[in-house]
Amino acid sequence: MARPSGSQAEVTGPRVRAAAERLFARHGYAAVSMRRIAAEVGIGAGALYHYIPDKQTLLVDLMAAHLEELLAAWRAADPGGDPVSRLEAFARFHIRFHLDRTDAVTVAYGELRSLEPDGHARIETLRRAYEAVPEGILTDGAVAGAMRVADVRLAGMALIAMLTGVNTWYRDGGRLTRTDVETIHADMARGMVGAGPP
Amino acid sequence: MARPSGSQAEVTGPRVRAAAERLFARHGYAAVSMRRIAAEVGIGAGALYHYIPDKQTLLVDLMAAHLEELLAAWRAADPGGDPVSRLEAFARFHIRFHLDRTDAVTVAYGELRSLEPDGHARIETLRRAYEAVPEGILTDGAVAGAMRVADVRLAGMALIAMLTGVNTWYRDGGRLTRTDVETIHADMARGMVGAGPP
DNA sequence: CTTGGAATTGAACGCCCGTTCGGTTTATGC
DNA sequence: GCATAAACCGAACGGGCGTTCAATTCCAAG
Repeated sequence: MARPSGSQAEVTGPRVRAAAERLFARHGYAAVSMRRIAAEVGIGAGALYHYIPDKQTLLVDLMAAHLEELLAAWRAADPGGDPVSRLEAFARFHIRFHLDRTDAVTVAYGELRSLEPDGHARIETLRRAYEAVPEGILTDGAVAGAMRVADVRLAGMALIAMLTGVNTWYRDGGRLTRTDVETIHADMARGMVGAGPP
Repeated sequence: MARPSGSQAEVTGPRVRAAAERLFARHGYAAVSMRRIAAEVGIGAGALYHYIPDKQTLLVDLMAAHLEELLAAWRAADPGGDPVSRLEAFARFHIRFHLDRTDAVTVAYGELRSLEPDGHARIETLRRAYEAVPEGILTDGAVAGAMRVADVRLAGMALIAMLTGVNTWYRDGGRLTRTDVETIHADMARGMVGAGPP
């Protein structure tokens, strides 16, 4: 019979994905065995297959879920308005979102080479959709004459790389708060595209 | 007896390291077997151990060699002089050097988590030494009043992240030449730190 | 041509891999 | 308390892993 809400599947499934995400981020997809994921959840390796079809699908689903959530979160956070303040909002949003999900980010950015062709195509499509966000902002800013952008695609990639780089060094409790980091990056982002200080 | 120059060891050793670097970059350290490296070189798996002590040492040596070469190359390329033109030189140097060694860069940046504690400490020291390069330039620029830098360490990390990001998307024969990419990034680097157009 | 060390093979070692599956436990709706 | 299906165990499958090692091939120096 169908289990009521609160069944084991509804709590163990997410625990499997959370454990896999943490372990993939820490050690890499290829270095993590199904037995180790299962041990983290407290079940046998065979029982994993009640929650996921196979290891590769688990990876693809983790990456896709992260990127879809990222896109949806920006759609909700996009303030619209003038391109320069949208650029600043994007920088702050990107840093905040990524610092809140370091494991998912590490997996989504670092395990592209572990994907088989089908999954790779699906994930690449989502990545391109997110890359289009800063490109749109920069195009608007250049057209409006508020930004000096030699190449929109290049500048968009440079912006994303700069912002995502925060994940490699930022640790809570360090010298700077998240808000400090957001503000400084928002300033640098404006400088990068020749939009003067606020 | 000692082999003369041109012996097998002097040509096969480098071939082993080159094959390992290429495979590690493409598939990741954990996903590449010693048998596959050996097959790439055209020898049996056992013969690898005449050139390297073990797989982990091979990885550490690849990463250390890359970072030491990077540091030496900057020492040779550093033009000195005023901080703003040094910043531009650094940006161009970083992009050129990294685009010339995409495999080594992928391994050196992406396999930190595959390192055991000893190797990790050695590699981290080299990374910190390179991170000190932009920090020094930015400190000089801020002191001289030629740059506006809210936090030297943060700005240095942001600069490196932006420049290294080129490796994720640039392909020869694309829309932009390497010189285009260098020039645009040098301009953005100046803008990031509030040093106006040239 | 002999010699001796470098270079290499190929089998073997013990271990872990992803995945499958028959059987058993668990817990709910009736 | 019984039926039932989800949840899970634990062994098994075929295969690949990093590494070792005795035996063999290779080849320049003497």
